[in-house]
Amino acid sequence: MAKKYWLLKSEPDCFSFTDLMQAPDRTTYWDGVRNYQARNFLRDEIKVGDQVLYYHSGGPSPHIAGLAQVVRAGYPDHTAFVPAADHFDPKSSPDDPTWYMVDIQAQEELPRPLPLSELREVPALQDMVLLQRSRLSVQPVTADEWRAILAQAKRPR
DNA sequence: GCCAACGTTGGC
DNA sequence: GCCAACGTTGGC
Repeated sequence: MAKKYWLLKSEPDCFSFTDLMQAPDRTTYWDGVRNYQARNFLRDEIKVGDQVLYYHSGGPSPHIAGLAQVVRAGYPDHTAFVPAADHFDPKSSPDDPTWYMVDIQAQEELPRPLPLSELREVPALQDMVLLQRSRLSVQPVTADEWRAILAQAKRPR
């Protein structure tokens, strides 16, 4: 299976790319996804070695902050089993988990953060899921889009 | 803070 | 199974 590309959204106040860089082994589990389409990607399609764009949503200038890779493929999101947890879901149980997560490891910051407003100006990205007003927190990215984003980040502005 | 987009819930 | 109401996301 060829390596695939994904975009993961996080609110930087919640868990930023810097937080990930400073985490033990620069790795965290990506918990809390409670959307079925995103769950399906996490459970079925995201594999070890896949590449990840780390996107900061919210704030005055939402942007892609850095690059990460998948270091563990989909497994049950245990935070759904904990009544006191933010994303507790009584429908999900260890015997029949509803929600899944993956582990990601930070690789590097982009040479500069790429704001959403700039991504909208790149012709190669016009069909990117992120730019279609998508609320999905886990989105597929094509190889062409990945290349265009890295190229854009290397270009000074 | 507003509001559009969109997913989920629940009555019928 | 339809669809209105409601809640959430997230850009602006």
